[in-house]
Amino acid sequence: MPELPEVETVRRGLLPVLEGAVIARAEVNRPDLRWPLPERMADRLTGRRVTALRRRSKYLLADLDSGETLLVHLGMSGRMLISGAMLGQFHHDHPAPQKHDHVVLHMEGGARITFNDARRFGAMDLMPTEGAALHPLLAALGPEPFGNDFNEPYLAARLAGRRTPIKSALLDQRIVAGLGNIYVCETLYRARISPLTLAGDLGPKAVHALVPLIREVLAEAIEAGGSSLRDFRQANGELGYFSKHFQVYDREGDPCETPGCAGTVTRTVQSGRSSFWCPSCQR
DNA sequence: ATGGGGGCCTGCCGGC
DNA sequence: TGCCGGCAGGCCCCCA
Repeated sequence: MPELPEVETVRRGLLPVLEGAVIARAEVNRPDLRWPLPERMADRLTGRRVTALRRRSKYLLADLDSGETLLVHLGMSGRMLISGAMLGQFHHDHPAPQKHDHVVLHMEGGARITFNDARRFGAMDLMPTEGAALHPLLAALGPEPFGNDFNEPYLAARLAGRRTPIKSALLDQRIVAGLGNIYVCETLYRARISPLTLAGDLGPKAVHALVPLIREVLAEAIEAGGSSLRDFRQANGELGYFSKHFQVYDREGDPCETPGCAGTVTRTVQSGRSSFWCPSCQR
């Protein structure tokens, strides 16, 4: 599910329940996700107040009053389900426990946050808040797409000379952090760039177009997530709200939406991942 | 250094 | 109905 917009939506959904609140009890139902969970995780969470809930790329970072930070990655299928809390005018009752409820945070006041992850590609870790950015999973990440460090000269420099397709380059979290398969496909469609084009072969105009379009696509997806949060149809941040806006992703065989283009959305496998694109208007 | 492919897991969907 | 192959939004690791 989760690329940057989904993780940001989850963060915003969790904020009212988590930030400033105390973890009364942490329930850890298995020793590992993708990797072993940190030593004594339940003990290190119990009684701790969450002082801030941040996001870096696709990672959630919950700062605790113990001086540690809880890192959470949702992998492919991870979800954060909120229950036992008032969200707007709706109260979400506790559901029956589900298969793959791996970690449950029982908050003071009765709210619960349940981390459910069927495929278990997700991860959690605890580390000192000071220097959290040096965590092995975070240290090599490129700039945030909305940050000042992500700009046209930077991107041009990172793409120059690269013999990898632009599709792969934009999925490379060291170049820009937070994009996944969906939003790379959507961005390249809007930029009218073929996913097969080698990154180093892009002209200055193409590179020029990419920075604002990446931001535009991500901002629209966050806004769509935010609007469904306001409606409380998607308090858990599940995908679905933006999917109706996809112009190419998962739309193989559909007519291209570009006005005047008679092309058909095509699926091409690149390094094992599906690229959806219009061969007529993406060059 | 760089680029490509395998593998980790489970669930779902379509075809037979 | 059941079985099987293919597919899934991520990312680390190994190999050439």
